[in-house]
Amino acid sequence: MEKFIDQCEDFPRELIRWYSSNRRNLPWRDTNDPYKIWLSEIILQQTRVAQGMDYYNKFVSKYPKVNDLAAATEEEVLKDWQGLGYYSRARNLHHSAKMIVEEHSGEFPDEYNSIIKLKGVGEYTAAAIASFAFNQDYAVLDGNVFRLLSRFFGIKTPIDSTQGKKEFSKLAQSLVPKDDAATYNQAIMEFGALQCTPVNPDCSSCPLQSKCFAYEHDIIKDLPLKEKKVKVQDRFLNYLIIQSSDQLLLNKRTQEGIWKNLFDFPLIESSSSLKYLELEKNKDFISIFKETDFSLEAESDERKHLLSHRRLYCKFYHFKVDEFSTDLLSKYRAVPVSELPQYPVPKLIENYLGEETNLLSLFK
DNA sequence: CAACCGTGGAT
DNA sequence: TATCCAAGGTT
Repeated sequence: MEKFIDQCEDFPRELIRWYSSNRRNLPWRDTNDPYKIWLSEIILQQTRVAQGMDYYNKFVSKYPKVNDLAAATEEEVLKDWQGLGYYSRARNLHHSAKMIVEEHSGEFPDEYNSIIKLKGVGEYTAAAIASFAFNQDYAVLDGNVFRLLSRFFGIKTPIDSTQGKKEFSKLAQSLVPKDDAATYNQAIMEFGALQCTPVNPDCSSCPLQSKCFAYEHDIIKDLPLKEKKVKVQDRFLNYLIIQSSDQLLLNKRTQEGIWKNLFDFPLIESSSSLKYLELEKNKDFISIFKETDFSLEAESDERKHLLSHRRLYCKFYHFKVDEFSTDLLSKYRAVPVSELPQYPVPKLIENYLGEETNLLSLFK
C-alpha cells in the first residue's frame, strides 16, 4: 500500500468533512440500537434506500425489539418482506432473531466475531454493525467503497475476484481512522452513493478530484472493473389456478431455490412458450387433473417478469373443479379466496392477483 | 467458487 | 427494449 501513501493522507478526513455537510437524514442513523442497525443493513443489501425505506419503518414499528421479531412466524416475516426480493434475507433475519433470543438472551452480540456468526450477516454487514453500533475498527467494503477506492487509487483488479477482495479489503482497512470507524464508514459509503456514483459521478464538485487517479487519467467510466457477468436464462412458467367453490389451491415452495417458503400456484414449467393445447398434453398437467373433471375458465396473456438472472415468461390459467381430489389436497393447500392476502407470494403473483380483472373468473 | 438469489429505477 | 446494478450472502 506504500504507493498510495501520498493519496491516503487526507482521504479519510476529507470524506468525513464532506459527510458532515452532505449526509442524508436516514432513520437508521438516528439510533445506536444494534438491532435496528442490523435490520437496516439486511434490508439495504443490494437494495436502494428508496426501495428499503418503507420496509425498514414497517419492521421497526411492528417488531420494535429483537424478541418481537423472534416471536413472529417465518410466514409472517416473509409476508412483511413481500416485494423486497432476495427472500433468504427475511428467512435468515428471522432465524437470527431467534438465535439472539436463544443464545444471547435477547441481547444483540456486541463483537464482530459474534455478529458475523448470525445467518445472513457476512463481512460487510458485520463490519457495518460493529462499527456503527459499537464503534469498532472494522472497515466496511461494499459496492460504494469498491467503486470509490478503485477510482481514487486507480486499482484495476476486478472487484469480483478473490484477489480483488483481498486487495481492496486490505486497503480499506488501512484507511479507517482509529476510534472513528463509525463516522468514517458511513462517510465513505455515503460519498459513493451520492458523489462517486456508478454512472455520471459528479466529478466537477468532487473534493477528491485533484488526487483522483481515474479522474486524472479520464478512466472514471472504466472503473471499477468486474470480470463476471451474469447470463440471463429464459424460463417458461404455466400457472394453474384451480378453483372449487370459493377456494383455490396454493403451492408452498418448500424446495431450495427461488422464492423458498413463499406461496404460488400449481406450476408447470416448460422449455418454451406453450399454447393451451400443448399444455394439456404435458405429463404434469395430466397428472394434476387425473380423475378430476375440470373446465378452463380463463387464460391470461403471456406476461414477462424480469429477475436479475432470469427472464420469466408466465401464463395463468383458471380452472374450476367440483371438488379437490385427495391427491391434489396432499400436494397443495386449499385456501379461501378471501384469505389469499395473508400468504406471502412472489411479486409476480402479487401483481397478477392485484389486477382485479384477473380475479373475476374466480367469483363467477 | 461460480452460480444462485428479486425487485425496481436509471439510462 | 435491453442492460446495468443497488448498503451482499450462501452454497
